[in-house]
Amino acid sequence: MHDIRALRSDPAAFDAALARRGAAPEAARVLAVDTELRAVLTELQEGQARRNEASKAIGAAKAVRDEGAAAVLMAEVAVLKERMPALEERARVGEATVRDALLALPNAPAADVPEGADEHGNVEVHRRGLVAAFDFVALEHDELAGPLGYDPDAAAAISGARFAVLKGPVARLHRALGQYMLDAQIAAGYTEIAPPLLVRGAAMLGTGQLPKFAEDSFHTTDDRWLIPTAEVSLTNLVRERILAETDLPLRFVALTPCFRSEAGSAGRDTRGLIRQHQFDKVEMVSITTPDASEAEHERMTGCAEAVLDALGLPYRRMLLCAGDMGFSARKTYDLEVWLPGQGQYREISSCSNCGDFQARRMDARFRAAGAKGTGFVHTLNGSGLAVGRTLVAVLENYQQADGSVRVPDALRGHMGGVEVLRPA
RNA sequence: GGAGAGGUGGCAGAGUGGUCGAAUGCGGCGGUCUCGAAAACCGUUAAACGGGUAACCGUUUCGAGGGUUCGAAUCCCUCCUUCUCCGCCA
Repeated sequence: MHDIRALRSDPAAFDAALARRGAAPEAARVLAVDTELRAVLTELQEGQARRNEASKAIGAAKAVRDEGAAAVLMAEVAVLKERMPALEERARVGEATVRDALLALPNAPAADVPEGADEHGNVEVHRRGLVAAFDFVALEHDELAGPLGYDPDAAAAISGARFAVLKGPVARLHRALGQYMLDAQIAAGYTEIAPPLLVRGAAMLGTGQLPKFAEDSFHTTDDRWLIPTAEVSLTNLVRERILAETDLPLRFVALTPCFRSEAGSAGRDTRGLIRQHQFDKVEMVSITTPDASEAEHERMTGCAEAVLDALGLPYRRMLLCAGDMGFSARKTYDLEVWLPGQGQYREISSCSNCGDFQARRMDARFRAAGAKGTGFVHTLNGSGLAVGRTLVAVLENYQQADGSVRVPDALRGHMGGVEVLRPA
């Protein structure tokens, strides 16, 4: 959520910042409501001040048994109070209108975010790792995984499209990846959290999934939401809190299932494990002071890259352009892993600095030692990594001519000594 | 699911209709003392919003939302939530 004061002080700059990501101008409309609201508030508060003053005088008059003076004052307050409900209602509606408008606006892109309307505007920052040359035709992961233990038909029978059943060695490799990556981020300084997977609407509002993107997530019959990412649970750990500056940064990591309705992506990535309604992900979240968030963003992205390095998976880092970023982000790096079967780079991690955008929605603040007042924290989140897509990458990059798949060295400790997955 | 008790400032914890934004303690900050520190002592210390160049003034906030009242932390209703006991349960 934006600071209304930024909009007031320079509406043109406000609209210009949002225009960078394709959002329509809103400043004039919000400003009109805000201006009227403030006039109403002033009038309402003047009435409340007089009422409070008179009420104290009534108490004083009654204390000295001056019923006549009390009656006069009570009559005055009675008149005053007739006007109050209408003003209160106008203030309530005005405040809700401004708030709803601000909640629906995406974050403003950081200054160093490139211009662009969609993924074609993204800028490659660097590439890492060696793209292996295959002396046979590399298969896509779903073809490879079938004989190893991947059963989309069983999943479809149980749950429908976009679900997977993993079996035997593939299930174990999947579990090993999750454990390995979680352990890696714990070693990198993140505190492991086992969070709720069902959350309130308020939590989804805090991180920005609501109110605009309700159709992207699953909603339960008792009015909770299945988390589309552990970012929701982890970031909301600091909601409505005032942290000491000395407690920052906070670094959290969790390995959780994530649930996405994938409304609007019908027909895309229908085969295989790339796009599922349910998938596991290792998620990192950092809570920092405003001064520290940029460096933390680089650090976090580095933590995600370290996993790809350790697994020996080639990848590139992309700086997303203004038009391709998520709603809450002010700057995002995507990591894209090379998939030899598909012959292209695919997103496997996304690391975003949200600035104070989510903190304002959650009311997450910090207090600097000795300083007066509070400030909003900065929040960052990043995948380190998406487990299902990492499994895809390992399968495709470590495949051999006979359809077997080598286990990356880094995973040996989590695979009980298994070095190669062989077709049944 | 049944019964009961709670939710107050950064934290702990008083406060059952008026002068209560709220005692007290802890913590924080400033000072005295000290070569320095500790201890002790003194002072100070909530947030958000509106108005104002500012000093400052005002409003709101005691889990949330309604209500009663001239006036609500305090009384009433609904909801959320925590704890205790019972029941059920992986």
